[in-house]
Amino acid sequence: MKIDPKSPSDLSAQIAKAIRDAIMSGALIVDERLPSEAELSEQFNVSRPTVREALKRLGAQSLIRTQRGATGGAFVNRLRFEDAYGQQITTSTLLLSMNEVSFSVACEARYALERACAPLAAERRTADHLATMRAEAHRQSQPGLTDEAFCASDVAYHRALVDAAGNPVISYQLAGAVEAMQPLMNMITFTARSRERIVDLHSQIADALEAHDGQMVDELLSALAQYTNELARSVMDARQAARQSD
Amino acid sequence: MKIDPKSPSDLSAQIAKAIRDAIMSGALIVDERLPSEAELSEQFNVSRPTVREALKRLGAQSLIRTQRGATGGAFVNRLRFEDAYGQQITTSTLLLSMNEVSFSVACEARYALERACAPLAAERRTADHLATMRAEAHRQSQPGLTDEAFCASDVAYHRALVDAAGNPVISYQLAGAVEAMQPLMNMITFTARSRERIVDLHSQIADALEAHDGQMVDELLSALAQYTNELARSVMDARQAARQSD
DNA sequence: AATTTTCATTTGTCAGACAATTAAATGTAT
DNA sequence: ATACATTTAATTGTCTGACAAATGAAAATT
Repeated sequence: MKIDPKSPSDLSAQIAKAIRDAIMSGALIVDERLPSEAELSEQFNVSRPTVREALKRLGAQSLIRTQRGATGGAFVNRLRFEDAYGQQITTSTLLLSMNEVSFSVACEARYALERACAPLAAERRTADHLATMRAEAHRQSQPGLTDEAFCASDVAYHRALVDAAGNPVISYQLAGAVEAMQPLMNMITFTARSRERIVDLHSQIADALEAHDGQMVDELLSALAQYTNELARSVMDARQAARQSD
Repeated sequence: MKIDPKSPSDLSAQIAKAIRDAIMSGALIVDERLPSEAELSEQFNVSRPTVREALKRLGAQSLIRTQRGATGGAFVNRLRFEDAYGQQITTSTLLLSMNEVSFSVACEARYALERACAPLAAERRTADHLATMRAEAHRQSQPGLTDEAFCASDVAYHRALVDAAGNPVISYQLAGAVEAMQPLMNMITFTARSRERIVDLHSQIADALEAHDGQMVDELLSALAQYTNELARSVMDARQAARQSD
């Protein structure tokens, strides 16, 4: 692990990169202890605060964890799917909000990817998945529910659907696509009628999954995608009209 | 923005979280300048190195950028898809390698998600996408190519396919799934015959895209997924046998 | 042998300093 | 007055040295 002594003004980034590369190449393995901060600062010929900044960078990516005390130090972290979910969701959410991604583009992505789960989910869904989906659908049919709670339940429903595919890699990749939609969905006002329609589709999807009918799940998801898009468009149009009449 | 003064021993993480929350809630907007490190250390009642550690954490997630000089400081960064790709790929790759995700599970995820792009890509592919895919397929047919270069070209081919769907959110989400497969693919030895078969499928997929035949693309991807899986299995079996005969 | 105490190691935090960079303010000459 | 050079102030980048807090291991005590 070496850093370029010629280019200054980014030492902690260079050190972080060197260690990150070592982890990714397998030179440092899971649970292996890094040298202490004092040793690292000697090796890289920089001060301890600089080393610490580098370690914090790696910690922010969950690549290492630190522990105080005599046998403490920085250890290569086993990156778990649960750890990665959070970062994935944060990044996806910010990407959508900062790049003015339209509702329709985000919606298209979400449902396209979700439909990819349909055949697998129809094959592998367990009673647990069905129970979660049915419970969320029932919650969504409660009259007093706020729009925000409705959206949160919608996300929980769809995550159960994705998890039903029984592939952790798919679950991870789609966590971002599903969760990042929530802020966009929150901009929609759901009328009683539109909720009824959505809950109906949710129930039908659960039925189709129970019957192991992947084709039907796919069609229902397609219908749900279309309906969601229409709903968003009508809300946007109404707002546009209201703005112009001001 | 407040931090809990009672719980010590994670001040920089708490400060990073406070600022991150402010960005995600919209309290800090893109390109807005944060207070200087000196001001932040006063506000949070911590030392400047602690503030700096917090800022480095945020920098590692591309949430802020810093600039030196009189009008410098830390600014809320507009998170771009290109910035997010790198992190996404790093995280996905490590997730697969550290959690002993089998080739078949990763492969299933990749092709399931990729097939979700088929109808969109068939509809929207441009001449550029087709040209890239054909160029990579041609490169893959060169006899002298190393296995690693073959895999790299395979990744480039599939990224072009994904990009052809014309949805940046999909491209982002799938970057991880596609790129993270590369280390796993690199474990496979591609014979001349298997390369021929793969290149043939790649060419046929390009043809189907050109003809706007989404159904055909889907079927070809399915065939490619199955073939890749068989190939990996035969390699694994051969290694297993060789190991037992030692 | 079990328990308590001491100790060494390591991370977490702080204070203060100087270097490097950068843009604005100031001064100077044409 | 304008163009150019100089100074200045603000800010991040880095270093040094120090102490606090946590923690496991070793030593001492019962």
